[in-house]
Amino acid sequence: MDNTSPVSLDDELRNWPADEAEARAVQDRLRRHVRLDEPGPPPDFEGTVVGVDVAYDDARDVVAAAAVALDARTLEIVDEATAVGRISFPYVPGLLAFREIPTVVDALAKLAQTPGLVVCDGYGRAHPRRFGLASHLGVLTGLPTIGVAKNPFTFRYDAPGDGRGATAPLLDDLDGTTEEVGRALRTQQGVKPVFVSVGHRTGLDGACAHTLRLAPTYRLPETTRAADALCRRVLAAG
DNA sequence: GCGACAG
DNA sequence: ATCTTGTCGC
Repeated sequence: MDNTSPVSLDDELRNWPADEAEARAVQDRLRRHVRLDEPGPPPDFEGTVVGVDVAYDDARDVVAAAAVALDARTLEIVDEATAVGRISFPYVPGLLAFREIPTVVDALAKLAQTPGLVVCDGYGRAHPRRFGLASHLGVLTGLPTIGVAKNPFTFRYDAPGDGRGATAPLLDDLDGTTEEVGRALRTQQGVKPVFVSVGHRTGLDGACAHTLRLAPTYRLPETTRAADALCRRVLAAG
């Protein structure tokens, strides 16, 4: 069997796991399709960087997703799309993707232009099974993805330097080996770092460079800030 | 067994 | 994620 055969987005969405054991099996099956040998788009490429995020209303069982496209060079918003759906999975640490991806995919599909890079709110390779939300979304869509998280999850790190741009490796032990699964990146001086990891078809250096460029003023990338604001607005309205 | 745990 | 006011500071 060809372990790099293309993954069918429709098939994966149709066969969404019903419980935790199935979900972990999906991660173990799809993990091999992640491409770690591409650097990803250069820092000032011509195209769009798209931020995706979701907001929940557990009482109504509703999830709202937003995809906001920024010009990679100017960081101006050039396109926005949203989607609303039913919550397809409970929140389980390590299985976040199963809760967010179906609605995020719907929102992404409504964008006028194919994203050059997708920035996810969460992790990619920094994951207990090396297949976080950003990796999963990348494999399903084929798009270059990175993950930028607000919390270190279960990973170890030493505080990066105090200045903007300072980094420190995010470490995890698996099978008796310590691996740099991502980086703590200080996007603003004196402010808690964000936690960057590669998703699909990107490299860690580029992922950090993009994240820093996308966060000229605030701790979080403008992509994440814009997507977060939009999906909250949608949830509040509908 | 207990605690920790992306969003 | 979400529940939530005022408040300290640039």
